[in-house]
Amino acid sequence: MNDVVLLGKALADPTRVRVLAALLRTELCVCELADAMEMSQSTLSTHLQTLRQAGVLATERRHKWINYSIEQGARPAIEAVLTHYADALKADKRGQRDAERIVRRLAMREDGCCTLGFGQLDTRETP
Amino acid sequence: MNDVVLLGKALADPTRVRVLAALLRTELCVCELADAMEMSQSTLSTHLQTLRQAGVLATERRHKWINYSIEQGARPAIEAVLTHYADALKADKRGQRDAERIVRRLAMREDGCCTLGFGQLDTRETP
DNA sequence: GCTTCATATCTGGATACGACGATATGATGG
DNA sequence: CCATCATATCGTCGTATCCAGATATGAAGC
Repeated sequence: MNDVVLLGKALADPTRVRVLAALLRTELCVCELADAMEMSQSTLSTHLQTLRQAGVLATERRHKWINYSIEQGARPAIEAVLTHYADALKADKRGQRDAERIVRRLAMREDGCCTLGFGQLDTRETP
Repeated sequence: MNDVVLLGKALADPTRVRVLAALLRTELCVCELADAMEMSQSTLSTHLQTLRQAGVLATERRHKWINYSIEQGARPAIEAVLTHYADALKADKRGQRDAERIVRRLAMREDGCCTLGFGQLDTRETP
């Protein structure tokens, strides 16, 4: 019962749905999400905590960043819901913009994370 | 996107989850739900409107009562979520009590609906 | 140890939500 | 028509949620 309500709350906010849609495709850190969605880091962080406490997100530290991803156990339920509304989601402009920005962001990962990663030579995957 | 959020809001409140769990088993009218869940009729009615506007409930007038049921199109998504948490739902005491009271209530349908249906000879199914 | 940077938490103000009594609506049946 | 009964809506009040700026935590790297 309570688990269902938590999943419901996870899905009951457009920002969180955008986060889940993005993380279904690839895991991301907070600043990448905040940047792609053009919202403050604190707002995104709070939403991510909500989702984590709802049991739908997992975290893993990777070098300086904390990557968020869909918790494996919750993936079936989330995919079931989101694919059920796949058409509506594909048609959503915010989701499209998110996806574009995320792709651009991922292409820059070798230069570091976040907006001021000039000249940092360390790559994302090799600490 | 918005559809997902509406489904989320539908699931984001324990009262509404109880309603959905009950309606997955059998369609019911407002007063039966209010009685089974021991909440005021106005509260239940409001939740049912929320669920209806989220596109997950259908209504059908039957004699003097309005029966609420799961909208066919939304049934797969709802069943997917609720069966995913079937164990937690079965263990929930409120859900159990709801089910018991509903069964008792349904057995009384021939005597009419609601708490003061003494002596009404009309049955529920044959107006 | 001291910076730096990514993330988390606190703060406050605006908005939304949940419960319920009181009241309105609208179909039913005499 | 008028009364009755099931359901819907309104008004209110307390609580929860959302957002973003300010601040705190805590790992990384010199």
